[in-house]
Amino acid sequence: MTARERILDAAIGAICERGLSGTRVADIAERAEMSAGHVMYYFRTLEQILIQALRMANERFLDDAVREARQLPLARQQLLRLIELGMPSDPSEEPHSQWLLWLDVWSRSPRNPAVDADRRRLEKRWIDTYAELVELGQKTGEFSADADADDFAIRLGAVVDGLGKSVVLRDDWMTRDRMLEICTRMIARELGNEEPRF
Amino acid sequence: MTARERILDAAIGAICERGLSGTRVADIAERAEMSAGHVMYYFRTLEQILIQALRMANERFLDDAVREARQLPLARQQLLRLIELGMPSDPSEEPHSQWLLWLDVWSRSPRNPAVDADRRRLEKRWIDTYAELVELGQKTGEFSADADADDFAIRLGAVVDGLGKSVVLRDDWMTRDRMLEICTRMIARELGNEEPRF
Amino acid sequence: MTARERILDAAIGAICERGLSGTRVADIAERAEMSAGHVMYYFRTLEQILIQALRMANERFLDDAVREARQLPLARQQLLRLIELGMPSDPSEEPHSQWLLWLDVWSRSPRNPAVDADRRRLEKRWIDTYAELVELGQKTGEFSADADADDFAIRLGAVVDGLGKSVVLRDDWMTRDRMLEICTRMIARELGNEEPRF
Amino acid sequence: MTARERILDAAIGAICERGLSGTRVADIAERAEMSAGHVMYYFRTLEQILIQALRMANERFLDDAVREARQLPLARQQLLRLIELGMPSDPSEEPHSQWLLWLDVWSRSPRNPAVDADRRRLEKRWIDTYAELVELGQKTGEFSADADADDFAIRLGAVVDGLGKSVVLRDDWMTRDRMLEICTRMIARELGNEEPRF
DNA sequence: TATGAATGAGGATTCATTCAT
DNA sequence: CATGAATGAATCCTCATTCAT
Repeated sequence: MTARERILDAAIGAICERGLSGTRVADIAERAEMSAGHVMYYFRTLEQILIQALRMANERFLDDAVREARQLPLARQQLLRLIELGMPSDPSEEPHSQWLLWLDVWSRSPRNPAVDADRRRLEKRWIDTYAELVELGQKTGEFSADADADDFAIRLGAVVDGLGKSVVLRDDWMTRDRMLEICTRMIARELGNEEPRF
Repeated sequence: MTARERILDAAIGAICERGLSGTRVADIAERAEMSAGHVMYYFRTLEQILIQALRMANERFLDDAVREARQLPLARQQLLRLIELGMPSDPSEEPHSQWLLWLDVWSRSPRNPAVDADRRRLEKRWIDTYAELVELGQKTGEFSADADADDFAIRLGAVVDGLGKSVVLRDDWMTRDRMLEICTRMIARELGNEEPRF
Repeated sequence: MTARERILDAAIGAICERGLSGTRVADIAERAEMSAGHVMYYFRTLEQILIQALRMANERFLDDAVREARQLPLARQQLLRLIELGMPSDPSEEPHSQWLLWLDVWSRSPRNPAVDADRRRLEKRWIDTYAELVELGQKTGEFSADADADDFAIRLGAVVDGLGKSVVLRDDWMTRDRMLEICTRMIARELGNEEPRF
Repeated sequence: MTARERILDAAIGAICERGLSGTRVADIAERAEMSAGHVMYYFRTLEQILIQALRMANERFLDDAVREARQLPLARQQLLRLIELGMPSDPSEEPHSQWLLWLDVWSRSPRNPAVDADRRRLEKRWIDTYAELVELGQKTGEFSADADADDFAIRLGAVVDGLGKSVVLRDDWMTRDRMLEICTRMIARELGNEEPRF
């Protein structure tokens, strides 16, 4: 692992723990086990580190999720697995869910074009991936051909965001399990419950 | 208007423009047209100003929305009006939508118990208000009696959050109109499309 | 009691509790039960309040002590009573001994000519009063005529200061009783133990 | 000399000139010829700097004095030399005597436990050193065996404090020479004037 | 007199960033 | 590469003092 990667990894850890605006160069340096001066040797500014770290973490996360989901045989399974992977990790277990990054990204987006551009590209990819899987399922006959894949994907993305926010913030009216159930029912209701053709 | 109120109003304006973590005492003072020293004469810390400003703005907003929605005759109309009022204002018009505050509140919640407590209380109020209107509609016969009002309200809240975030961030795949249409269809699908009994 | 006196009294209380450099206008105002603005109406600057308060408290204290001591019949008794009154009050009882004021006066004297002038005048008065009582005792035959009254008084003042500092700071090697005993022995040793002539 | 030491040295100089409560970070930085930011790079708070500076200066001073006094052959000489070194430097010569630090320490002790603890430890060391030298002199026969070494040491400490305060504040009734003479007479009177046995 | 709003100067502290070594 | 010293700007917060009412 290169030094740059170690720094970006460290930055993600720091952001999850301290928040985007609470993360200092010294926090990153400490986690990367190097001096703050050395951290600045690899990046021009702290902002650059944060932006690149967010991008790296979020893209890597999506890549991994897609790769894992693709291994399942059925489109419905793939879609559900992708949703499940895109949900916040169980708040009762880990110290900090990477999902918290999204909250920081959202709040920083309005005033930071670089963050906003990354966010759009990434959210677009999530939505597109949802849509692809819907279309795949429609081809295999798992899903109803009536549904508008893009429209469904956009709405699914919004639901995942809205519910995920509640889960990661530990609202007592929402849990990870309930979130998954809601998404599952949404798929069943809108895409149909048919068996695959083969 | 008292000086305290002027400060809190100024703080809201500053937060909308500069973000929660980018708002300084001097920004608030400038907008309130007083010295920074005078701002601190009324509040102990900047954090206190920000917390109280967020609380005031969000509660006042909900109060106003509820009051306005209640003036409509039918439960369905009231519910739709409440949703509409709770959506981000049209991004093409105003300088900054107050909806941006929510993004800041969400991102600060995980590390700030006071903000989190206010957020929970307020989101709970939105959800409860949705549920009350659903129950009202069920009583009047506008809405199907089959629906679980609380469950619906919770899911509606999540959808509004997920879509609202996309609207306020001006994602090109989501608009205010489309958001409203999605919510309208959700109501129609889940609560039924019946006429009121009287 | 005039408002000015109330302020000076309040200032003394504040200084004893918070120290000279820790006393703010607001502290004085609070104790005097008036607004800070009103306090400043009577005095030009905070420094003036502090200087005058120190002067008033210390002079009043000496006046009272002298008046009380003078009521005793014998010079030796008067001298001892004066010393006793000039000692710190018992640290186990009161919240704050006025003796603490001396420590503040001493530390401020090197850089504040006004405080220093007051201090000199007052310490001179203590010493002169000691000397007068010694001379009185010499006239009455209570004290040995050999002693140099002025020299004794100066040394007595230094001993009282050195011991008093230790008592008021609650050093475990010095107590109020022990201090009094040391002074008593000093008088006996240096001024003799004779009976008065009459 | 390390940067930390330079800062502490600079702090002592600043305190002697401006007083404990009048010493600001900028004063220390200026004397240490570095930026205020750099001063804070080595210490967490200004208070820490001041406390450590006072401790360092006072302990170093006592160590040096003891070391120098020990080089004299007779206990009486050692004791007198220690007293002489512990007196304020001649006010007519130097810009500021380090003795002024004691006045600040005394006045801050009642409200600052850290300063108070250091003060107690150090004053105890002075007293104990006096007592050791008295006992040494008693062993060698220079001093009368009747004297209570500890009691004498405590009283000597108080006399040195009381007189030293007057000297450093340049009272016109006390001088460095007179102070030394008074201490010398106290030793002669209470510890006897005998010749050493050998 | 009496209040409290209002100011502005000042001071501690933090921290990104630079740079000599 | 790597460190850590060094800086200076930024920012919160305090508080004496003034002044309109």
